[in-house]
Amino acid sequence: MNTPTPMIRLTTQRQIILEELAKVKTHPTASELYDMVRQRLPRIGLGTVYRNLELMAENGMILKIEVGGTQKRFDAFTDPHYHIRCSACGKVDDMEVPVIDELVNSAAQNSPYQILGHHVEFTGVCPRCQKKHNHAATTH
Amino acid sequence: MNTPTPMIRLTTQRQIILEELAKVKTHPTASELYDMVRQRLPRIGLGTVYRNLELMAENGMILKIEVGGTQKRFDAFTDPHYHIRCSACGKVDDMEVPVIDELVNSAAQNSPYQILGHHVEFTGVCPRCQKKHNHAATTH
DNA sequence: CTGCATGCAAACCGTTTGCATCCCC
DNA sequence: GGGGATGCAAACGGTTTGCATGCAG
Repeated sequence: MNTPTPMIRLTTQRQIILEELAKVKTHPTASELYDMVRQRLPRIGLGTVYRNLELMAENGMILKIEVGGTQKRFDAFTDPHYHIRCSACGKVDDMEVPVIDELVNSAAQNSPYQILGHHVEFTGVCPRCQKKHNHAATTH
Repeated sequence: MNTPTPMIRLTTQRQIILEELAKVKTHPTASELYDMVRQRLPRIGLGTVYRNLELMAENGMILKIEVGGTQKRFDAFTDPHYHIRCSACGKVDDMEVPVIDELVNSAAQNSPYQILGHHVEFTGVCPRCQKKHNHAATTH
């Protein structure tokens, strides 16, 4: 009924953005990605990166993660999954928790909205920041 | 063990911000709230609103909703609950779905993070925008 | 009287956009 | 040759911050 993926031309820039994004598991922000891509395409513009990330997200080629924090993040791993963000350093990791269809079903029944999707974001402290914090606590 | 609520002084500005926020169920943004508060405190500064919202969120007096979309939204109803955002108009509503503790438990066991909390954000189309869209679809 | 809180305005940061040029079909 | 894609830079919108003043304790 609806066509989720209109299909877009794969320009050099798009290809390289995609490749660089796929290389990492860190859910980079647009400007982090910009830095990565610039090592291979020094003249690429930041606007191009933004435009193409947006486009590729619309086409389901990548995932746009709009979670807490100020910046959007992107993920080349498009299977549905959840995320966790470190409240101390802002790092975002994948969350190894089964996606719960029950949530969506329950939502669909209890809401007048037409449900399109859902996302779960956990917040917590990453191992690295836990260490820092413990150290600080026992030190002061 | 940890003190979640340091406690802050309740100035006139803070009180009125809190009251105005409690009045509505719309999860207003900072500047929407600014407009509301300004009707009672015409000389209040936007910075004051931001500063105090941030402060009150830290103290658990209100809920800061950092979901998709660009702006943060705030909620005087602090009991844990989920939200749904209309992908067409950006409106945010409470979601009448039971909070799933199982999610947090499962997360705690499968992640090296120290889990602090979680939030579920559904996306969908609100009834109002559904109407608009249907109308547009049958019209064009 | 002392310090936190405020109003105001400027700065900031991430993102978007207008436009001239470029390149692919 | 034409239309979309790009690079560049300026604009934008939301948020934060520096600073002088005000006010409560």
